[in-house]
Amino acid sequence: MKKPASPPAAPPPQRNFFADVHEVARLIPPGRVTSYGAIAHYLGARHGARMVGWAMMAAHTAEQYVPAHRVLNRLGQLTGRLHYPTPTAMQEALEREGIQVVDDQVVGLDKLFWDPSREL
DNA sequence: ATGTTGACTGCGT
DNA sequence: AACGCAGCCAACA
Repeated sequence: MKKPASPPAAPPPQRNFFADVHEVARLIPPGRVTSYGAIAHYLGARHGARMVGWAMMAAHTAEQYVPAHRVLNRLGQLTGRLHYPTPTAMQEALEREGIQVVDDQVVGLDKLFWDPSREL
């Protein structure tokens, strides 16, 4: 049997891509942040950073907890804050980890930035 | 099957 | 220097 005669009739609800993005996001240490582009680069650099953002949107539906609040755009802005239950939920989550957020932007991004392809 | 959209990013004018 | 556009891949209608 080259391949199972009865393939899984029920494909995984989430593609491998989503799972990968979620997994990387989960590896972000508390108190640190990363960017969509960094995750995209770690996953192959060919994936549009948009796709990562899209996958993050599904983070809410992920089975495991995904610290999406630690994923920002390359400017350190909380671009996904509008996708949270409340507009301030993301900022509060970051501040809870000791991250300073001013005007929807992380303070000291250079210090807090966590690059998966560099530190992982 | 085709078209559109999307939590982005880099380059060009 | 600021603004705008095009590129990237995958899911949904």
